[in-house]
Amino acid sequence: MADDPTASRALPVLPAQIDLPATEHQVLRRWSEQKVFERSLEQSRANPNWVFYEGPPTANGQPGVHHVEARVFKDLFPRFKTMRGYHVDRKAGWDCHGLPVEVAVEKELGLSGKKDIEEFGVAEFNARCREAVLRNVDAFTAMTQRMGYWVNMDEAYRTMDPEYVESVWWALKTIWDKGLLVRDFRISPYCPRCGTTLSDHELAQGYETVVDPSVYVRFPVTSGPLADPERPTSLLVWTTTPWTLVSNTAVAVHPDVTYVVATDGTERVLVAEPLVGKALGEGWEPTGERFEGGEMERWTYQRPFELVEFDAPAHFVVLADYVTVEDGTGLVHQAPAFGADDMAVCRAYGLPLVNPVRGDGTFEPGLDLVGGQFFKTADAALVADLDGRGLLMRNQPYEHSYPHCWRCHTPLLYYAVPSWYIKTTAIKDELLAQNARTNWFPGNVKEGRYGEWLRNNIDWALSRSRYWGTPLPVWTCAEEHHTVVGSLAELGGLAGRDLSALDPHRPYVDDVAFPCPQCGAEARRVPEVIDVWFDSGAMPFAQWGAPHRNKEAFEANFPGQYICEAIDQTRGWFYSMMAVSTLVFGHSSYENVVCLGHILAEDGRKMSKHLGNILEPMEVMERHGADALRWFMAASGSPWTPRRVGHEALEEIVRKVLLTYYNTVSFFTLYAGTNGTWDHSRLADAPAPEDRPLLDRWLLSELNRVVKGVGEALDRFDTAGAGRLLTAFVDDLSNWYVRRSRRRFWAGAQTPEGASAFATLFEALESLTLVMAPLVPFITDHVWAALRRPDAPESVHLASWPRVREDLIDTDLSEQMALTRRLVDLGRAARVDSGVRTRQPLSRVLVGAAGFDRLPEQLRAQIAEELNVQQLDPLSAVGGDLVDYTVKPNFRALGKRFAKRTPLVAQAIGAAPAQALVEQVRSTGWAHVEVEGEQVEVSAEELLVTEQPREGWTVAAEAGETVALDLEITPELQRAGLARELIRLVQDARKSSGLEISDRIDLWWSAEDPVTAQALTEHAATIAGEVLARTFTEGAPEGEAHTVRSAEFGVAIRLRKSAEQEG
RNA sequence: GGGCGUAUAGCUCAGUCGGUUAGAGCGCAUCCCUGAUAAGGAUGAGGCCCCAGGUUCAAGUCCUGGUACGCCCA
Repeated sequence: MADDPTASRALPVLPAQIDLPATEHQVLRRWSEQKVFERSLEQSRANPNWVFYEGPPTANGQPGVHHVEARVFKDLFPRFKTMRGYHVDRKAGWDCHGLPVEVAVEKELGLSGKKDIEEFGVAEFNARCREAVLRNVDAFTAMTQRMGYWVNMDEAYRTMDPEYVESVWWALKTIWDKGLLVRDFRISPYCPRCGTTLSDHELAQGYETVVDPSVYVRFPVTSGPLADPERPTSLLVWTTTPWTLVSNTAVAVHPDVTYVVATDGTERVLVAEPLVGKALGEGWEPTGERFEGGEMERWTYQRPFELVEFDAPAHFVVLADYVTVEDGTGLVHQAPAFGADDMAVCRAYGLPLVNPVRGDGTFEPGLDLVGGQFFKTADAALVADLDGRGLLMRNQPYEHSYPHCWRCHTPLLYYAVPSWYIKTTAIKDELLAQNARTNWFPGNVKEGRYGEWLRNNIDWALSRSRYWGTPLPVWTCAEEHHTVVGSLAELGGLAGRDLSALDPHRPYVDDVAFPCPQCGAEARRVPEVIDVWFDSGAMPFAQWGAPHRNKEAFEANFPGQYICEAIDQTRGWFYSMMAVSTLVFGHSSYENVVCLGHILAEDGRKMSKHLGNILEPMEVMERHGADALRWFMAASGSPWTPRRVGHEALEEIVRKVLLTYYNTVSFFTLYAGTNGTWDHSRLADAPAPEDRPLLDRWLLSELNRVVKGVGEALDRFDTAGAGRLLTAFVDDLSNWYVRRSRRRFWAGAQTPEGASAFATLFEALESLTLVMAPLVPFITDHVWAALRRPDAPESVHLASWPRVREDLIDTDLSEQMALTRRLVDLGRAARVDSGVRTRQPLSRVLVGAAGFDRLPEQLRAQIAEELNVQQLDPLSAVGGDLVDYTVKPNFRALGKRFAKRTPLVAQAIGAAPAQALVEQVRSTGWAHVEVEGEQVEVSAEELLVTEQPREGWTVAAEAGETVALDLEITPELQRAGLARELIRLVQDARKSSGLEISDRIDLWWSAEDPVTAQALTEHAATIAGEVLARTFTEGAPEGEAHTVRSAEFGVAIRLRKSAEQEG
């Protein structure tokens, strides 16, 4: 359809029924045919950038609904910001490297462990990994498109691409140049038979219950207050790994635990006070000598074995917070080569790392006692030796669960493996400062989970002894001179040949050697690859291949304004993004970060194949529609907390939100095409908003409040708040505005009352569609295509956020309409109580409510119409003696003024005669009550007055508001009620005989019941008007006619489509 | 073991600045309305606001401790 701004355009009529998933497919086709995403980027190109970074998923498996969650938020805010006048580029990405990929390929190939992989061939293995990681990209792409996530997949970055790897190398070189990339030891679970470290996930698979010796060993104290040769005292140390005693380096105590000397009369040992009984048993008494752990720091002791050399001072007491008094003696033997805690503690004291165990698990051959023995086998000789020298106090078998290799069941070693670290502890303060500048949603993550993590920051263990990853770009010669390489060009320069086409992965990069720039000896690459989190943390520049390529694009898009992932990424991507950029550029790469809770299955458990409770996203979207799923993710419950998703929740969204909205639109288009068509040109002739009926002004007021509120909520990433506003407005619109305005729409757009209603509803639907568009882009665009003005953009996603008309927001009117609706509710409740159906008109209703006297006539008329009563009066008009009052204290108001005396004043109000209080307040605005012998004035606002008529009325009351119905039905009222019944009878007949809404009919009636006959005669004009009858005749027609009979009303009615249809 | 979060009706969830009668939807029951609706409305049953202390005139709401569950880390 051509965009001729001067053309008026008849609106298509949207059918009442809609197949949402099918409609979404139409919309998707239109987006693709009309290149709507591309155009939205194109037309905003001159606008300021709002930079979004896509956290790359590993496409190593099928996408699940949890992927939809983050992707909804990744789509919603870019759409919103685009409508708000920003340019939001959206570059997709894939995380390609890493152990999960390797593990999956190992499984596929039937390989088990690094030896197998190397025999299979690293080149082929990595080729399989590359292929495996792309295998599910299609499934991700299909899901991404189906859910309406607009992101540029064609130019997606991939962490395995050479340009990406080169950017990562550049970053590592930059960090190396700052002196923050260092080689050190890392304690890892290690299988000596397989000669490999194990990942945490492998570790978890291999725990076995074993019986080990557990020994209590004496370490005689050699300095400090207990170092008395006359009265020797020993530290009593407990361990289940006697073989580590060979390299004992220190003994750790907890600084805040009390340690006591105990004796059995012959010797003295030091243990933690709470463990005296458990560790020593019967016959031991404390001597009364007590020390805080903190006092014992640096006391020296005689180490248990003198088998290995120490090149630095060692063997003294150190302090460590991780020491517990649950087991053992509260004094913990430290062997830093065999425990991560031990290493951290010993490091802090500058202690050396001594490791006599070789990679195959045997002690170095030259050692006395244990030389050449397998580490666990050596336990026996070591324990016997301790016993022989009188150092062993106790040896008892100890059953516990110990990690074993999941492949070969060899007991694992925690083992110091050479490893590369980034000294993030050196930039900890800078990271904390960057975090202080970052906006977290929800806010508590900033100082809570994430802030805690930063405050406990440890150095980043960067290297992995694996195959499929970004190779660590460090080349080393025999002299251990390290050369860090920042690009393939640089590598080519060093190697003296063109390497620009080199695959920078293993094994190819491993084949490149060059003369060490420092000594000229051959330098070869270290074998390690790097942690995949560094890959993805480098995406702000690496996605562009910067700084080697696209430097301008990178700089124009750095730092980012917005990232969003689930909560598990606090230690993952959220950290690596902040850390990498802070290391390289000195500041973080993002300003706002949205942190989502996890999606759970309907049973409240994690979705897993194993439990069979998986919801497959494509199936869900084909059943309920992507919009329903998107709405759920954005607006159901709180996105920050874990949520359960299931079909019921989605069905409810479809019914309550999407269909209610859609049906309102359908209603509008139906009447816009009926009774003289409506088109956009009529908007110009409609009365100005301030001249429209109160109902219209109320809707426009609510609309502008919602437009404003939704914009503000989305500005603070509060999708749930936006959703609540929208749900409430859709309900108001459909179930109050349209309901109360139906007659004006029936009347048609060309009537004065219709003109205002059509314009108001159009304006509301137009703005509503715009503000709902980021959340539910499909149905809104479908609606937009039907409703849009001739000069409006083709797609709602090419349109701008609506301007808020503050001048139309009328809070008084909102309150008055709220009162109106509460009174209608009360009236309906009273109707139900009375058993008199709403179709039966009543003569009078009495209302007692604060603010009723100021309620405009138009709103009173709404109440009267809705309740089908002829007259509405204030209860006070009935006269004091017919009405009972109850007066309750309004604590909220009283509390402000009376504070501690509030309960006394409240009590006084309750005790005072209600009628007198009400009379005082009504005449003077104040009432007096007596509190502790003192006169106290209370205002009208401080009292909640409830009025009740005494008798003869049906009453409903709540929170101080009362509605009373006069149930007397006069013969006139009865006939008016009958007329309503007959109208409904005819309408049913029209519907069942298949007439169109606007068809005119001829009608004949015959009544046996004289009252019915009188009603038909008396109300003939009204009935005929309501049912569009051109003729209204007593008797029977000639020829065919549709007939209905009612025994209840004693009437037969015949009708048929009139020959003349107009007028 | 540590950090963080969550706990409100049978279910899914709201509950603002602390205000005394804690709400909505779903489901159930009984009605009503219907010339847009796959709808809508009313009424009813259904609550140890996880537990125990504390602050306060007043606590679902704030504080402390605990329990259960979840996530992350050891």
